[in-house]
Amino acid sequence: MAGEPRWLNDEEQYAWQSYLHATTLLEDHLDRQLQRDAGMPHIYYGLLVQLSQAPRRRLRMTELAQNAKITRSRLSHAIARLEKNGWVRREDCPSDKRGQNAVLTDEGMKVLEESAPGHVATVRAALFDRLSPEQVRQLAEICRSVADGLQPQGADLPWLR
Amino acid sequence: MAGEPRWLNDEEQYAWQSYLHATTLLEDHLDRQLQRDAGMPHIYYGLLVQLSQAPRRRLRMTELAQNAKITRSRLSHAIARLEKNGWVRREDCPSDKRGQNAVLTDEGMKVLEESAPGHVATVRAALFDRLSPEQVRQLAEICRSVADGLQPQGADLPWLR
DNA sequence: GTGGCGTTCTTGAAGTTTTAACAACGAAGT
DNA sequence: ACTTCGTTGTTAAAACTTCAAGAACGCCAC
Repeated sequence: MAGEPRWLNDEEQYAWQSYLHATTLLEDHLDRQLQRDAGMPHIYYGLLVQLSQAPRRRLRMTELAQNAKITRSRLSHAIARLEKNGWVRREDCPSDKRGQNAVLTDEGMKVLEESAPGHVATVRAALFDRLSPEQVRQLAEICRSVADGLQPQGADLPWLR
Repeated sequence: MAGEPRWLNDEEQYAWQSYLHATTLLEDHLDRQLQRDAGMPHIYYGLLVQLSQAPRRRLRMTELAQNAKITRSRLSHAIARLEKNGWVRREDCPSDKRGQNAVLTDEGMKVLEESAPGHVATVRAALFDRLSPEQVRQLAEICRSVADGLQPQGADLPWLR
């Protein structure tokens, strides 16, 4: 990390500023929209989405955490909260006595179905409606490159950190 | 928000997934790097950067909050923490008795100078080194479009929310 | 100058995330 | 079976953010 630091040039600085600016605003925007319309922050909504797409609407805690890119600890707290809301319930894993499955309840599914259209509309209005199809492809490619460079390979936890 | 919901097509879904994936990983990555090397999360670091670039290394609370895109409440708490660390101090605003200036201390400046090279290197490694110059321009343009659509015009607070 | 209204900033409480530690189980060798 | 080590998920405490409320000041019409 030492040596002569290679600072960002003007173009890079501008891009970095714009990136921070846009991602912050978008995240806040989505959080507020979902908090208002679905009663939960964006990340919690994402957990319900993951569960809804999984076979039998259930996932092992670790797998769900991996998909959502959060720590197991954070997931534990999140599921506790969603359980209190009745959107999710826990279930012992038959094959591994250590394991827990998070299961999307019917009520959780209902909340998801009710809030999904509004959420998609918000994402569309904030992002896709403002970009050309070409830009959508560019964004995907850029994000894929970045994500590839940050993948799991840390020593401490297998997949994060 | 009603009517037939226009769902995301395959390309859009892929882009959205990639976006969430990449931004989450990058944010976590930067937070951890700065927490480790500078003893504060990314957003706090950004506050010090803002102050360091301001005339006389000081800014009104509201202005700083606007620049950093956070609420005044959040900033109040953040500055309280940075003040406890000795990186920042508060100062009454001469022209407006309601106002407060956040001032970057010498010690804060030192922390910034020490951690900046490592931070830039991290940003570079995670982002710019993985993108072509063309992609950097594309990213900036995309982010600018998105940010433009989310600007201040909410009713409640003038500039956020 | 006084009342009314908006702005500036702070505060306490509740909710969320991080960090470190831990209990319980699984896997594999001996 | 026993030991060792890795994995799974949770928890308590500290740190951070959000939310609602409020104190203090500026501005302006009257």
